[in-house]
Amino acid sequence: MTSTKMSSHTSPAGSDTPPLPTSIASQQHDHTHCITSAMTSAQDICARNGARLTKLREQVLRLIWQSHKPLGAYPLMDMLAAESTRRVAPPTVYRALEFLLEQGLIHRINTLNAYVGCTHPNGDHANNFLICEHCGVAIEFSATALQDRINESAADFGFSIRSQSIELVGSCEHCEATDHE
Amino acid sequence: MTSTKMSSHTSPAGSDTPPLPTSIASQQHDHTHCITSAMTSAQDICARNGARLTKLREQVLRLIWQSHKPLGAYPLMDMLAAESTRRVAPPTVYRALEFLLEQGLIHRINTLNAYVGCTHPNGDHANNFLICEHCGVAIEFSATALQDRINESAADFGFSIRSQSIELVGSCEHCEATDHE
DNA sequence: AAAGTTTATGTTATTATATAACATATTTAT
DNA sequence: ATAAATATGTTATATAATAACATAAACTTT
Ligand SMILES: [Zn+2]
Ligand SMILES: [Zn+2]
Ligand SMILES: [Zn+2]
Ligand SMILES: [Zn+2]
Repeated sequence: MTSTKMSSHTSPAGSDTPPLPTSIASQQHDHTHCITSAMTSAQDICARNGARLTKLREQVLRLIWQSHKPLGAYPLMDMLAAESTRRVAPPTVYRALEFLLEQGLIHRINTLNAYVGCTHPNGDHANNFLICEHCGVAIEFSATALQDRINESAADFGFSIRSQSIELVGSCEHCEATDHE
Repeated sequence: MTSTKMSSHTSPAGSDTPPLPTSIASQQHDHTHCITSAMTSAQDICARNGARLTKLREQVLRLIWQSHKPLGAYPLMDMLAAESTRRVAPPTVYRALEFLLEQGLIHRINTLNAYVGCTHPNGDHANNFLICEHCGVAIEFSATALQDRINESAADFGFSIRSQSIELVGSCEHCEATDHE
């Protein structure tokens, strides 16, 4: 386990997502820490769940965690093929992805058909994302006030939610500041 | 056909989506009205935008409006092929879909790779959906309080939203009441 | 009305994403 | 060691979407 302290980045006001520094969007953070932290969490969670984090699954998770940009299954396949000598076929990667999704270690970004590491795999899985069109980064966030309104809307219709996907597409702080036109 | 009157379904408390009765999920409504209303709106909107609602595009819109269940591009293709004698290829349907999306007459449901008619094509396009896993119906809704929290969350991260996709998957009121196990 | 221009549709091929079905290997339990 | 369960390999196929180019229809200009 790496040091447990999650650094002192202040969370944006109103957000419930304290461990994730805003600056991941601007790449100004210790990403090595993101990776080691994610891998350690993964081991813990799988152990707790009696699930087997095999070599392949760990490798896939690590590759996904190479960045905060959601990674497609086929690019991921190529990366796997590049790392090992043997050929890698779609079912291999999709089964690993399925496992990681089940364990709550990754999320699928529906607007991109791509997969990204979960930044708070221990807590709740609100599955809310800010997706930057310019740099490709997906920032996971959760906010109680937002979730309350979501639940309220569903309740208004007598609808009972099993899973939710909130994807806000636009420009992150860094890319908005930078000239991207 | 059933009576034309839209009935006096009260909107759920807190919702901003008054014209759409909750009961569309339970099929207890005058769907013919949904269709004619959607087609008329489409003509108005296209006229206003100087866009051409061609025969093909109108046909596609009508087919999508056959129900409140999001319709995939390929099933739609088959329906088109069934209606005319000639063969219909993917680009034909995708171009029509693209046009209808641009005009705000339909929405794409990302979790289903499918398309559904917009139930309030004149107003804002919050693009929020309740999607029933059992009956397949997608209910579009908007709620100011929810949108405020969305905007707030984005603002907290300095993120500027260009488009958003909120898809809540679960069970609609009707299906929840019914035994579906 | 004729010619030119734009817009829409037809057509063929290909790319991108994901799963089915079955075989082999590895791990766990008996 | 044997059996059962789980994971991975392999081949083929399903599903979703786009690229590139040809034809047709609709508007514009003369
Ligand atoms: Zn990082
Ligand atoms: Zn960015
Ligand atoms: Zn209807
Ligand atoms: Zn239902």
